[in-house]
Amino acid sequence: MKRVSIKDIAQAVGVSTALVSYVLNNKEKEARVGQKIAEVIRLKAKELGYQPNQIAKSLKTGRSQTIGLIVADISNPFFANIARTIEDEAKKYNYTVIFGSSDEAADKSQNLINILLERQVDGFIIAPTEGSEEQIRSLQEQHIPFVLIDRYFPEISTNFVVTNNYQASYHAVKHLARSGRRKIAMIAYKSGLVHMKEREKGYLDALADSGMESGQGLVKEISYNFIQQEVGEVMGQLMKDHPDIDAFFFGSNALSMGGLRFLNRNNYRIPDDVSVVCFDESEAFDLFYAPLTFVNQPLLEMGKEAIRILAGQISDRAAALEQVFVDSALIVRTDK
Amino acid sequence: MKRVSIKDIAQAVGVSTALVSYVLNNKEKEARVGQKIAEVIRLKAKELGYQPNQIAKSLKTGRSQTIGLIVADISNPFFANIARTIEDEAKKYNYTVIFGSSDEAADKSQNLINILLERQVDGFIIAPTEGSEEQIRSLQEQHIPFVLIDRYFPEISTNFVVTNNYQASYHAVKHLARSGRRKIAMIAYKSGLVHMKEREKGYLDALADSGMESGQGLVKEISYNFIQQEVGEVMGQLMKDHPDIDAFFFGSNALSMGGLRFLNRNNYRIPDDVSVVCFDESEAFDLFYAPLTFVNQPLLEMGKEAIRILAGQISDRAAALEQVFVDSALIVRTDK
DNA sequence: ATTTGCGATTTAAACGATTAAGCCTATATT
DNA sequence: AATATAGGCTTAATCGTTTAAATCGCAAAT
Repeated sequence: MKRVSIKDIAQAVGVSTALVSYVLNNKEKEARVGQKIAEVIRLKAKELGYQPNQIAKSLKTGRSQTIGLIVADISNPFFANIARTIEDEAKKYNYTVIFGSSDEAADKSQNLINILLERQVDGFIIAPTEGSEEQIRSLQEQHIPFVLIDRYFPEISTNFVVTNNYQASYHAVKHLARSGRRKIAMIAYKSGLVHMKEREKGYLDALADSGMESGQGLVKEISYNFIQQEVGEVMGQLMKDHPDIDAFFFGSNALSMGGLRFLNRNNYRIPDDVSVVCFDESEAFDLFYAPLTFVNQPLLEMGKEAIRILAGQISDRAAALEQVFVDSALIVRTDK
Repeated sequence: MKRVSIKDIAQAVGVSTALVSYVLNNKEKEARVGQKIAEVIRLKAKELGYQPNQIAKSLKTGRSQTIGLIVADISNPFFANIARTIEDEAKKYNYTVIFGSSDEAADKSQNLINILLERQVDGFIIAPTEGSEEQIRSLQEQHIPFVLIDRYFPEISTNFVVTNNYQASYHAVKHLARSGRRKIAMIAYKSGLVHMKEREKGYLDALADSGMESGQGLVKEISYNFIQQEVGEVMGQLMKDHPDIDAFFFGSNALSMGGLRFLNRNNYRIPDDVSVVCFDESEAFDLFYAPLTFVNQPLLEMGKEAIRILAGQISDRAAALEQVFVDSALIVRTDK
């Protein structure tokens, strides 16, 4: 029950494998293949149910038509949605995607990169973890095409597609200020990565520009691995130290979930006791008793851009770097 | 800047590629390779930063160490979570996973299968769509290892890992009955697939066993592609026709989300106006004002089993079929 | 009549590995 | 001394493709 190869077709038709290859790759013109024999070959291929062996093809051509997608966690809705857009876009360019979750750990990320390199992926789309700078540099040195997504390293010039974290945060917090909040806390997660730093900076600057006291003591950072536990403790402490906090800005979807859960459990009413703005969307917001304002990231656009840039780099390694900042919109929800 | 191959190592050390291959694959014993030269080879490989070319390896061995995962939609939290467990489990068996979303469409599913076959995946894990029976049969005829997940076809004997849909539904609805609900409606989605049929059957039987009138008129089916629109219309109509409905049983996570949104929008209070039980979990439930009872599917176990079975089939194509029903538990939430 | 050119096809090397089989040499066995 | 055995290594075929180069008629041009 061997699969049928180009050789089988060649034998069945009585020609060389070269001819079959030319025809099946639509290179008849360039290779000057006869019209009638081309038809015969095509027919026979269909008849035998030929399916090209992409592995053999890859070995010969040096292109696997595969891209590696490395995210923090595919089960996180943000990344799952990104993955979906990337899947769809990749298909348009005839790429297939292999994914892996790094859990924000540099060693896992390195491990994934290695595995994917061994599989000869043509390029990567990576949401880089903290401490993965060297991995990224190494990809560059090896001239492996890649596009960073969601985060990037300012000190390394690479392709990337990220949201305008600073502005988005700034506007989000400004919105809270404008609606009369005077003591706004932020829950971020502990990370040296710019995306989080920028969100914090946007928050701080918005406070300053709104004539509020510095938010330094009001930004709390949570460890990625213990979000659900820590967020409660941290917010509890915050509220104890600053009973006059009247708003929270959550820096990611997971933080929002944890934070809102805490507020529910402790019977803080939104927006009467505290207002809330979340960075990133969640379908859970729809079920919340209060309308929630959030920063909406254009996932589809991010996926599209990432693939477009990556495809460009793959087909032309000398292509210019592209650094795309997409605009996230603040979706203001006040009434039902 | 070519990548280094086994040939480069062989040349650098001054031996044949065969020797290098034996050493790097830890076949020194069987191949009686000398101790010292083995060390030299290993060192040189490290020094040159050798990374095996899995593509070449695959071509020769006929094993790609890759599995194809086909789900309805990777952005759906249920499948995203499944994907994560499968990723982790697959890694333990040294497999890498390529995924694709079928959108419950048989043609897309077929297309994905073809693409993955061309890529020589060693096996599949598939959440089959309605109407994909022939595709599944065809895989069988080609002796391609696969495991169905979440759904299966009773008339085709295949490996599968599914939850005990009937029982889970039955218990869920029984629970509603026991807590005093007398008119329970179910929102399902339109599908000939057994998983949904079984959920409906469990619902109907639970009603009958609880001495309620037949639920026939109270099961409504929604098209997969228009869940969010239709669910509102359908539930609105239901409530109009049967103002005495006092509970809803939602057949999937997407249906639950849509349904709860509808109830919120129309100011039905839970559980005072109507009670609700959802099939499948959602992190959104945590933010809902009322505690929600739901059917919890053991995703980790499902992923583990699927990979275990698949790996078994790959290494021994004559392995016996395995049909696993995992137990979903009803998580009853009454108080905060 | 010879060359040129062109269309149609084949040849064969290559991609990077794996692996059965063969070839030495040196030591052990009889 | 002759033979067997084992250890250490190489040879070469192979996996299924792609593709540059070679080949081969045959008609047109000189």
